[in-house]
Amino acid sequence: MNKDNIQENLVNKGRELIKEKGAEFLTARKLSEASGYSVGTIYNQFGNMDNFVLIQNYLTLDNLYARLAKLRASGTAYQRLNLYTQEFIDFVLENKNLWFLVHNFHLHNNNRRFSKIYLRRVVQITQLVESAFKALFPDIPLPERILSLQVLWISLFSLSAFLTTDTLDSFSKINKRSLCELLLNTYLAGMKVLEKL
Amino acid sequence: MNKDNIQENLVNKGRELIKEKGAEFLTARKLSEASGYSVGTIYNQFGNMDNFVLIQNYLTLDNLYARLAKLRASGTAYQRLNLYTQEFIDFVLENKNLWFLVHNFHLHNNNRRFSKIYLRRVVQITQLVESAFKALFPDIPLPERILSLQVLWISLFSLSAFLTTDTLDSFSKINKRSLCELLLNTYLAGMKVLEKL
DNA sequence: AAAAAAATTGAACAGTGTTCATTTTTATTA
DNA sequence: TAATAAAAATGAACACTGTTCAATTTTTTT
Repeated sequence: MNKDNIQENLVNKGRELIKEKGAEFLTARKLSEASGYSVGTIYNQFGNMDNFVLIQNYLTLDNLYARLAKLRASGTAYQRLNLYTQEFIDFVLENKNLWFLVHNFHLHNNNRRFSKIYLRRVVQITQLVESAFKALFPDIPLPERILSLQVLWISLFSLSAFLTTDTLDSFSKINKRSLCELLLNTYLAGMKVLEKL
Repeated sequence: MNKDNIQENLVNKGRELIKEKGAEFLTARKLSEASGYSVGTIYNQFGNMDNFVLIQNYLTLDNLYARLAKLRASGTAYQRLNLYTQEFIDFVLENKNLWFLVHNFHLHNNNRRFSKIYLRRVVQITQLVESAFKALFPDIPLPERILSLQVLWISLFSLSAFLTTDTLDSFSKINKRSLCELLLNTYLAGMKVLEKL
């Protein structure tokens, strides 16, 4: 066990714990027991648990980007947007616990460093979608197109928080995939109309 | 100080604390100090802190419904949907800390009682919107109309979580009100198109 | 006024994040 | 290689969290 790999070992072990037991299970002591490193070592490596979660979250965003980027050259712009959405849903459903943590981290976090570290990853993903948007809505000027894109992306992103829990199950019988796809396609149809005006 | 009002006093005092200091500040001991009742009394009254938060949250949903219900008879169906949305945003921005708690409660909550208690309030609000939807999209059959309505309402609801924090500020310069209104109107435009197909 | 019932209390328990003097390990020097 | 210096790892201890429940206080009934 190479000593330089402490960070890596802790991150990997922590990721396992989150995936298997849920985000609530990730505490300094449980991570300590599971990894074999002392609580103090965790703090030497990460400063505090918020930073540890931060690392987990941008790893998650990196993984999501990698999945979406594979679809970069698939189909028409319209098909691609649907593929992106489906892949996004699949990713979230396959990684419920990790994605839950992405959404619910800001609870413990006081400072604002949060956004800065996430930003690059979120922007990367946005750029994938923008490329499809450009092809699909050539007549919408860039500033407005960016705006519409951000609204759609933020909507799907915030909606995805509810894909990780069964909170909505008693409210609507709608399938989670259909929910996102209906939002996407209705929104795109609306954009097509508003483009013509 | 009437003894029968312990619950009420605690709920009111707790609500003040949440509004002023934020949801994170609401702990059994802080509520105890602020209210003058002992920690044990809080537990006698509410069983646990989750139930206390539960009460706070359905009060918040009741308040929201009351605000929206006032607009029941205003303008055209289309105007009314925009009014509802604006009022919703106003309410959320005026009650950021309370609304934050509505969204982030499920963290501590293991059982599912949550959904049941909230459900009636959320359905009430949905019915307001459905009434406007019925007038606006007479040609969409009821089952599909309900579906579209739920998708829109869930989207705005989940989006509203980000109105209570500045998480999005570094991602998009878009005004929070514009964000919601653009989502609403693009979505409605899309529905109008899809209605004709 | 005495006895019974009910309500209130807060110290104590197990858990959380976090710190930091002490110990152990590693690297450097003689 | 042995002694010394530097670095890294440790876990008991602190302040906080939700929660419990025997002991106390208050209220009601007799």
